[in-house]
Amino acid sequence: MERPELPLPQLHAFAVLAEELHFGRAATRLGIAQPPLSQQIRRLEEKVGHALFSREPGHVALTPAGRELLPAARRALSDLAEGLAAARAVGSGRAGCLRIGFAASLALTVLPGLLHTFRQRFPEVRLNIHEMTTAPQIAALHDKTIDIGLLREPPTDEPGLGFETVLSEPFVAVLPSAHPLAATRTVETAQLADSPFVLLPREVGPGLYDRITGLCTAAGFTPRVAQHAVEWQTVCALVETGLGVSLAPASIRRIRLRGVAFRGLRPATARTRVAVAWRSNDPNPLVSRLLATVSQVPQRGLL
Amino acid sequence: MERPELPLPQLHAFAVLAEELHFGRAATRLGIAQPPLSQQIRRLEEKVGHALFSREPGHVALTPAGRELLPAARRALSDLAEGLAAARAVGSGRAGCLRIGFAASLALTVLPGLLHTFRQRFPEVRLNIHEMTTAPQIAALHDKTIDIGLLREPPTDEPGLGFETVLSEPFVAVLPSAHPLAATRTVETAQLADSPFVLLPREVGPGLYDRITGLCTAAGFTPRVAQHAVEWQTVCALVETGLGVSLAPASIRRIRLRGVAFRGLRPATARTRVAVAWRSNDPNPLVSRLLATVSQVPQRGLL
DNA sequence: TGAGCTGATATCTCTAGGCGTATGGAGCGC
DNA sequence: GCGCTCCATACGCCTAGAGATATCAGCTCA
Repeated sequence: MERPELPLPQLHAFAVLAEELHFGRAATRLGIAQPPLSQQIRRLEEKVGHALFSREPGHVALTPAGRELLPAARRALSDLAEGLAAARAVGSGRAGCLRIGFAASLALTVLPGLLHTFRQRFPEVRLNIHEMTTAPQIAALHDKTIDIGLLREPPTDEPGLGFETVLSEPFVAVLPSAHPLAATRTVETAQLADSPFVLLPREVGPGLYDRITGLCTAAGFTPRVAQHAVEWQTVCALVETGLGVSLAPASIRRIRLRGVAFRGLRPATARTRVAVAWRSNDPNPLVSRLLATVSQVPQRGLL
Repeated sequence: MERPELPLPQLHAFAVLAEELHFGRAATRLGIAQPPLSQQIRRLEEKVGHALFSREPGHVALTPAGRELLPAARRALSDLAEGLAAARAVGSGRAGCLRIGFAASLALTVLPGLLHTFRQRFPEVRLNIHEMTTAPQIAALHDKTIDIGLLREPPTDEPGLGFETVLSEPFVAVLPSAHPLAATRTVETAQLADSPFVLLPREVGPGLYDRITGLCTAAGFTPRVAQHAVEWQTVCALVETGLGVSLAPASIRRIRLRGVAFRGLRPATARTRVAVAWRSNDPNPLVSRLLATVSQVPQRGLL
């Protein structure tokens, strides 16, 4: 890339004069007197090395060289004007792109309302959403693959990231319809001590995993994990086949399967937190706007 | 069109830094010291109103706003560089476009050699050729529809235009094969006194028309015009049908029709001139180059 | 022939900005 | 802790160029 030879103000004057083909009128449009315009054009012609306009008395016209330069000048000017406007829009947070990671179980609860409200407020902002579990979200935030995370059971101390609780929801027991406890309205955690468990593997969300096993420990038993599955959808399907039972955030009641029953869990104080996460030093104004939107939109949990 | 807000040198620095993502290296590539580069970027950022680069220690990266501005800046810079190069090429006469009018009868004689030679010398020049008779060429030169004319019997005094004889060629008699004179090797003009004539209308080429009727007058008769036709091709076709005879520049021997005979004309001093014509004040360097080419390429007439 | 329009020239002012050197300050590795 | 890298800041110099006013020159038209 060589250094630019032609100053933009001169090219602007050139473009306007090329439209008016009249020094006086062009100068007026540019908001300057006529002699300075003559100078601008002359300077530009000197730099190009050839006349750009032919000045016959009473008639200004583009030379072939001028005709060649004009489209380039126009494009450059409009490109820059548009680019500047776009950069300002993005810089001010009016437009741009925000990459959001979210836990699958939120696709039916907090996410839709959030997206809807944010899109209404900032229609020019493009939202790229990516389903991912907690641990990958943390990693993606660190290497800037996403800008916002919506995750369960945020780690208590993750340097460089900020968290804020969006929603706290109770746990439910996930049972096969045929399970004896499915007949009751609520389930005591301890009553699950003898059933095999279907859980998400610890790696995809250590916080939630530890939270669930913690509930069991608190109830006096260690859960026996019969099977792991990476999605709640799959967990429910496995429960339906009678492979075991599970404990899950109440949100997954939205997953409707005929052979699966969701029952309230006691103690009712057992709750799981959903949090929004971001890089604490992220200068992107869209991030703070999304955080503001999150805290303004009331999040209603299930149960 | 608003006045440009961003100076090009700063945009250039911006583009280079966006490639290097390193102030020191970018400054080196720009051939300046590092502090000035920091200034350029800062000034640009002030004008845009937002940071374009994020400077974390040991790591320079584009902000979203910078990413938005970059493609526009690149396009503007390359557009201008290309536009400038093109304008210079055209201005210096290395490239461009030349519109040439030519008499149909020259399509098979002077035109091909001229085009060939010129194209070899200036391969970047586009030649637009338009078949037209003498009078329209004069008009087209005046209103700049063409830049060069190749015509027969140039007017002796046409203000604003320059002419130079390219070729002087004899006349031939155009006869139906069945015509008694077709049996002889050459024809005396006076021998055609009793034959009806097929000629081009005077309007399309008054010079040539007057030249032909002048030959007849000199031979002691006024030609009786049985039919006009606007193209030599048609004239020959009409002669072939026996409608009459004609006098034409020797070039049209190239038109081969079975029923038509071309015979040399006496007096042999009767010749017609082909000239190149141009606007005498045309600043287009291509015009003078074409004129130079014309005078350097030896033009060989027929007979 | 004189008025009016159009563009070029001359001259002056002023400032934005491009570049340099010198220096400061934050991280990072030894 | 020391030095190194990397970027920012401060200050000074100097030129390009954008703007103004005043004036001139060529053409047209009444």
